[in-house]
This record gives sequence, C-alpha cells and structure tokens, in this order.
Amino acid sequence: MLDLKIVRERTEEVKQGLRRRGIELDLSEFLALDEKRRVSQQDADELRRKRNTVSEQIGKLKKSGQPAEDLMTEMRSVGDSIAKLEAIIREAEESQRNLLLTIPNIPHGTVPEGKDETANVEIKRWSPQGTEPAKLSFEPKPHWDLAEYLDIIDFDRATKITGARFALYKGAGARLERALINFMLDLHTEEHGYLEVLPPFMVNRTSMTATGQLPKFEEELFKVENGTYFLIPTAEVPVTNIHQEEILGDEVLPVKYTAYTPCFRREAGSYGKDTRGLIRQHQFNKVELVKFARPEDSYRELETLLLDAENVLQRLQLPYRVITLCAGDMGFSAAKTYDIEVWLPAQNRYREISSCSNFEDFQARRGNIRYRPKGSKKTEFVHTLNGSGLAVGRTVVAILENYQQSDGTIMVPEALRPYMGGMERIVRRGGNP
RNA sequence: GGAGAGAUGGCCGAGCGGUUUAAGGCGGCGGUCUUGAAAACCGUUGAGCGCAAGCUCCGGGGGUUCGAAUCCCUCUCUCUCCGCCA
Repeated sequence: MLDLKIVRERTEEVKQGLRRRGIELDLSEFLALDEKRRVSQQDADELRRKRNTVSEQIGKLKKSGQPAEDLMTEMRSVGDSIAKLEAIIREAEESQRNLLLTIPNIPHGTVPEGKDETANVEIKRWSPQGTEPAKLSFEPKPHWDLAEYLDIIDFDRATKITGARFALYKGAGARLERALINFMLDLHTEEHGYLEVLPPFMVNRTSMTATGQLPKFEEELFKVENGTYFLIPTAEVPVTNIHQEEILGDEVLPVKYTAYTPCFRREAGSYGKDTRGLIRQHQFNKVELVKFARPEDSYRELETLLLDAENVLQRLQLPYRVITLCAGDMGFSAAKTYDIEVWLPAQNRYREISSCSNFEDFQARRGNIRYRPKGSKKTEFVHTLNGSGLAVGRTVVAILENYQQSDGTIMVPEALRPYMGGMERIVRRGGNP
C-alpha cells in the first residue's frame, strides 16, 4: 500500500511511477474525497473537544446537586453532529483504503523501463564451466520423458487422484524432492544465517491482504470451503505475516527466515501453457527466503538474498542467468525484482526458478510491521524482501535435464548425494507397481 | 460439539459510568552513588492523526448515555472442564 500522505503531497511522482508500469491513474476523485475526510475530521475533533469539556462540567454540576439539563440538551445535539461526521469519515476512509489496496508499488529508480518480459535485462550468467551451459553430446530429452522412463514421477495417476497439474512422485523421485528440500534448508540455515520456520499452509484474509495477494488476485488462490482460509500460494505470505502488527527492535534487524512449504496456485488463465511436466503445477514445493530490514539497508539485503539463492544453483552445478525485471513485468507488491532462470537443455532456454524482490515498505504498511530506529522515539515501517531459494519442483526439472545421460539415467549432483543416502545415479525403477 | 471464564501499554496487572491526562510493578533509557558493576535512590518511558490548539486508540464492530476501559449486543481469539479425535 502506498503512503496516503505521499499520494496526496506528491501526486505527480506517484502517477509517473505507476505510468512506468503501464498504469494510468486518475486520482482527482481520490484527492477530493481525502479533502472532504480531513475537513470532517477537523470538525469532528473540534466538537468532541467541546463535548469533553462540557461533559466534565456536567459531572461537576451533578456532583454538587446543581441542575445541568440545559447543557445536557445542548450536548445531545452535539453528539448527533459528531455521529454524522463520523459516518462521513468512516465512509471516506473505507473507500480510500479500498482504492489504495488496489494500487501497485512504485518501481525503484534502478528498475529498467519496459512494458513486458521482452524488456527485462540480463545481468549475469553462470555455469560450472564459466558462463555458458555445456552442450550435451546427444539430443537432450525433456524431463517428463526422463521421469516417465525412470518411473519416478507419475503424472497420469496424479490426474486420476486429483486432476490436471498435479504430480505423484515415486521412489528416487520422491527421495530427490525431499533431499532438495533438506539440502536447501541446511544451506540457508547453516551457511547463510537464516532461521528455519515451518508456518501454517493456510492463512486468513488479513494476511493475504498484507502481502498483496488480496484484494486483487483472489482468482489465483485456492479458498477453503466452509471457512475463511486460503491455501498459501507461497511461504512469503505466512512468513512475512509473522511480524504483522508488531514493532521490532532495531537490534534484531535484519531478521532472516527460511521456510519450506508446499504452494498452491490456481494458475487461472494459463490454460495451454506448460501443460506437460513439472513446470506449472497447482501444488509445488518451495524453500523461501524472507527478510525484514532497515530501509537504508534493504537494497544491500536484496543483493545478498539473490546471492543466497544463486548459491543453491552453484552448489548443484546448474547453469543459470539473472535478470532484472523491467517496470512493466514486476509483480504487484514489488519495488524491484531479480529473477534467476535455470538452464533447461531440452527446452534450449532458461526458465524461472527463483524470484527475489524488495517490497520496500509496501507490505509493511499493509501489515503494520514497524521497527524503532536506534535512538529514535518514532517508529518506522520496515522493508520486507523475499525470494525463492529455490522452487523445488523446477530444481528437479533442472537436475533431470542437465544431469541426464545418453542412456536415460540421471547422475545425482555431488552436493546432493549425502541427502540421497549416497545414491550416485538414478536408474530405471523396476519391480514395484 | 457442550458448559464456563477471560482479552487493558514491551510484559504483568488494577480499574467495573464523571480529577484515568489508564494506578502499581517488571523491563528499557538517563542520572546520583561506585575504581567498575550490582544494589539502592531520583527522573523518564505506548501508538496514531494534525502546522498547532487538540483529537483518537483499553481484542474487532455496533449500541445505550450529556459522558463508556467500565453497561448492552455481536464477532474474533485465548484459557479451563466434558465429549470426539491423529
């Protein structure tokens, strides 16, 4: 949520910032409403002040046995006036808030111009050999063919059990998914200094609103029937809301959490996209990184958050590149976003495996997450950041495709072998159903 | 699911219609004392809106009243007991 005061006092800057996202916003009605609200607030305060002093007077008169009927009658009408003003204020506040909640964040100054993904800017390439991915000596197979041959992921049965866009992992496939989760969590907690948390996988409407999924993107969420809860689309939601309505001490910042959770997404409007394989599922696992930082530190924290996520791919020796999203391609709440894209040889292209963003005070204002700067009496909103570290299902895809051998078996990345019970190679499963 | 109790500042806790501008304690900060620290003592210490005067906030919302932390309704959450349950 944008700061009301900034929208009021620096309207042109706000409109200019939103224009970079390709959004043209008419704020005149909003500002008129704001003016009306503020005038009413002033009037109401003035009347309340009068009522407070006179009521005290009435109390004293009654105590000393003197009549106070005239004053009481007068105050009754003052009370009515206050009630009318309060109704106006409440209505204005509500419609102001409702509008503010639908306005996306302003892009940071360093975010490149552009209206869609074609304007994103590549800033880095990495591979075990240097920068470019190694060429396989044979025609690479797509991960779904490999998974089917090895019998480690069963898409058909998942469809039977539930429906499209679900997966049933089996044998080494299930083990690989679990190994990756543990590997990532261990890396982030033991080497990058994050505190592991395991949050609820369902959240309420307030939490979804704080991080920005609501009110605008309800159609992308799974809602639990007979209740008011939503399945989380990312651990960002429950983890960022850990400190909702809190005032953090300066000395605890930056706070760094990592969490494994499954994520649930409707993927409405993506019919026909990535229909085969693990790339786009209604349920997938992810290890998330979340930070709460001082405003002056947040962009430095974004860089280290990105490095922490990149490190997972480096340890797994998977080629990737990093891009800066342009203003028009960023998510609703973000002020700046880097995407990490992993190399998929069968698709002959890079695909998103992590998204690392600084939300500045956008989410903190919605969730009322504050801190007290050292030596200050006033509180300020913290900056929140998060990034995938990494999307687990897509990491499985990358391992299958990059580590595939000509015979269809998969070498297990060395860093992962301790988590796979020493397994060095995934071979075709036999004997079991 | 049934019955009951409760929600007050960072924490504990008093208040149950009018000097509450929310007592008191703990914790925090500053000071006195001390070689230093502890103890003791003194002072200070919630959030938000407003240029200011001032106004709002005692779980959320609504009501009664000249006046509500205090009375009423409602919702949410917590706790205790019973039932059910991995």
